[in-house]
Amino acid sequence: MFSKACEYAIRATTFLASCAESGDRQNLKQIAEACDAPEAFTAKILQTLSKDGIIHSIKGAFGGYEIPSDKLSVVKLSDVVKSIDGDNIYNGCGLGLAHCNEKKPCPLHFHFKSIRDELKEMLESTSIGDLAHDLNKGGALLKR
Amino acid sequence: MFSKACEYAIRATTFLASCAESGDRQNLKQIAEACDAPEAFTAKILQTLSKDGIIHSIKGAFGGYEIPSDKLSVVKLSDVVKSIDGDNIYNGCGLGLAHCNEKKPCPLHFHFKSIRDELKEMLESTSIGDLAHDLNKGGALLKR
DNA sequence: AATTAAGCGGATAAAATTATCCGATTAATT
DNA sequence: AATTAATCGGATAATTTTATCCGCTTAATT
Repeated sequence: MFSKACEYAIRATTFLASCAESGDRQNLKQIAEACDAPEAFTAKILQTLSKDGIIHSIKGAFGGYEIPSDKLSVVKLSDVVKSIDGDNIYNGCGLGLAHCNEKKPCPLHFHFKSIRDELKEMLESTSIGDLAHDLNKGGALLKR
Repeated sequence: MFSKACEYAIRATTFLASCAESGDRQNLKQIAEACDAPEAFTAKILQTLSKDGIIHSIKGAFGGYEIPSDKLSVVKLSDVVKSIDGDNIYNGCGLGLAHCNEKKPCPLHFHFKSIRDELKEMLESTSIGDLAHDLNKGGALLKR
């Protein structure tokens, strides 16, 4: 479904979002640990997310990463996915055809349509704050 | 969504299924051409599909690949996908967590549930005959 | 000002996926 | 029996994805 990088990105963003209310900044090591993700690779992903304005990075001693709490309901899952994997998952053709559309559909097109639409709708309506809430409230996990 | 190999596999299987009624056998070159897929790579994929009993291969001169027409409604899209990509797309966790389940869900779990279920249902209920039908009837394409 | 704890960016490495090549085998035709 | 048109299977190559390393910069503390 998503690339490994994107899975890590969603985990990291969710973790940071869950820390946003209490306002504690997390550094790379803490994030990688919390997300069960390789540290160096996570660093690269966080850089991308930071460039795309999804998370905020603070350099220097006692730096790290944060998400301003006013962004929790603004930033959607689709923004995270798009930043790392692009929008192909929910906009592209299931068979990888470049010119597949309603007029000239691939054989899978209409079978896939409602799934793709539901996926897109879910990604675009679920905020990172929603995920953080799931993590804090329910028994939701980011590891193993 | 699917790997490139799996996309090619679905295209090839759909093409062969569309030839099943008229009963004409297709060789590697014809299949690769019809599916806009690299020939040598397609060969490997066809071997896998053949081993898994999804298509039938005939060696020697005037050999090629076929799908017995009585299999058209029996073989499902899920069989093709499982043969090449495994069942992770519709059975695995969206965040790649090994132990994610209803009791210990990842933050995405319940947001994803209906999508995964619908995807699974679609793959398991759509036969390769259905796809072949779409290809023959509608303006459905396998290329570009 | 020096030290220290961070992220940044570029280079590199490892692993997986995608792709090609080619000799061996198979089977139909001549 | 020889030729030819195919798949099969193993080796290898190219590309992409995943992952690591390290020197540089940034900024807080001492």
